[in-house]
Amino acid sequence: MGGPRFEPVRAVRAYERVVEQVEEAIESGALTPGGRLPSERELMVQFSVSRSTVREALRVLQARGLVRSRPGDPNGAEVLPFTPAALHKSMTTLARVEELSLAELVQFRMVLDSAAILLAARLRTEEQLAEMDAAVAAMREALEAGETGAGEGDADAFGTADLAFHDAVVRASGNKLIEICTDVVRSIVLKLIAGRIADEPDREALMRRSIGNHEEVMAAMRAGDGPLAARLSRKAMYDYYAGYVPERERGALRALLE
Amino acid sequence: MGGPRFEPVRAVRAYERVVEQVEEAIESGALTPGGRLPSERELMVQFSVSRSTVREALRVLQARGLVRSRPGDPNGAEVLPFTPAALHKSMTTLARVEELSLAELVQFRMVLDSAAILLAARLRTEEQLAEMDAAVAAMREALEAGETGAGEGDADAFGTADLAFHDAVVRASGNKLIEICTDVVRSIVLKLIAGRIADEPDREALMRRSIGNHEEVMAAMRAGDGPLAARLSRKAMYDYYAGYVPERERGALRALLE
DNA sequence: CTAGTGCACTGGTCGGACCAGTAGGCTCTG
DNA sequence: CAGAGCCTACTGGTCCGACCAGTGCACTAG
Repeated sequence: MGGPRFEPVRAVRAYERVVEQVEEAIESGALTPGGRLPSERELMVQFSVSRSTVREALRVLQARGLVRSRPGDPNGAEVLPFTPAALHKSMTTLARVEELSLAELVQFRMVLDSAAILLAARLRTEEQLAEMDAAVAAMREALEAGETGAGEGDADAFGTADLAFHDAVVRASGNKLIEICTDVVRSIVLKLIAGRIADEPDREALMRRSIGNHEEVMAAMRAGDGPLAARLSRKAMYDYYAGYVPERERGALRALLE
Repeated sequence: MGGPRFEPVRAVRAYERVVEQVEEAIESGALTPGGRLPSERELMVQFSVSRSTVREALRVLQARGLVRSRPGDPNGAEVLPFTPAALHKSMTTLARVEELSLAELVQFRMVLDSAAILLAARLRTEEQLAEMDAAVAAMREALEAGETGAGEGDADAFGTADLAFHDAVVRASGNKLIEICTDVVRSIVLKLIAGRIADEPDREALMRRSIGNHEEVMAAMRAGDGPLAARLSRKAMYDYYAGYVPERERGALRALLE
């Protein structure tokens, strides 16, 4: 074990060092969202590299969602506020390449959502509670609008209201990581079942049941019974999505219901 | 609402279309991990764009973790098997830019880890159970090695064994998404407290307690009591990490213990 | 004072050039 | 004939210079 421990000298490319420096500036706060980078021609002077190198670095930064550049902009590239877009992207390719099953995604949502509800039951303010109530009410309205014959559009409104509910919950939980992850996974799940959701034979029954489940959750949350609310929310999500999951894999979902 | 609905024609850059095509080829399976892309000079012919454009596209693909290129390689860029590296990267910047608190990260781990244990209690094979036992045994060994005076290195061994335990659990849970996310968040947490972990006044007590907690979890898991095992695992993680979380934020962690 | 017009700049793309590396065929040697 | 070494034809990484279509701003003409 004696002697100096040499590190393998990986050839570090020029553009990587540019990326590192800019990244560091952003993460350290020296560059804040809305701020501008110097122009490419200015950057190539500052880093004393060619414009190609600068551009490759900018492409990487852009792929990571840190900056955006627009042609003709007299200012340089814009530093973006963080968006989960990059996270979303990599999770989506994960879902497609690594054969993430729908069951796994729904399971993940059951876990995160119920955790959010458990936390929200503790930490929610009255205002946030009212927000959730309003969302459930909007779901009910969407259902009734569909029943009276409008037919189309109600599903959209229902989905929007449902989203508003879960969004309010997850914000009340106070955990941004849960917020972002549920958001990402949710949209992936929706995209996966997008085709089949329209074919649902009795969508109204599904909606009615979902509303009932949400109301139960709200009651438990109002009573401050977090664990109950969390359990109910898992059941709610199971009821809503289990139909899209192959029977063979539903067992793994039911394991979360006990 | 009449008339054709025109979409805004966003100027799509040449390199983006190259990225799209290659991405599509990978996700559709036309290009499989280990496979090679044509050389940059060949690509510029096939796409009829300049090499700069090809290279910018390759940089984006590389940033997304889909390909890797090595100078001098007579074959073109290599198509990589999916790794959560890109996910890891974006979550790390999320943690740094979005000011994710340590409390939020630990909370997230408590949620995911306990869910994994809940699932593993149901789905684990005997082999996986043995793997977990072995990991706990290794933790005990590391502790004893430290006690007998070696002093250094035991912490490393302990951490490795702990990692092996959680890895076995998470694999037994059968949910790759949970596996990847716990892995990512775990490493971020460790990096955040890396400096302080060495200053721990009574690390041995912490390790002893952690082992006890793990043994309790194992007992519950062996008995098939998933909910109990999950609850115990949350407590274990709380015990281990709460010390690094400011008191003010520990309440949010304790909300998961009930 | 306003409306219109240039102009100076931006990013996007192209083509060509050079370099340091690699891999595999080649030759030369034993 | 087998093996060790060189050689060449590639590779990706970097640089340079050029052109284009846009954008914003200052300036000018009305």
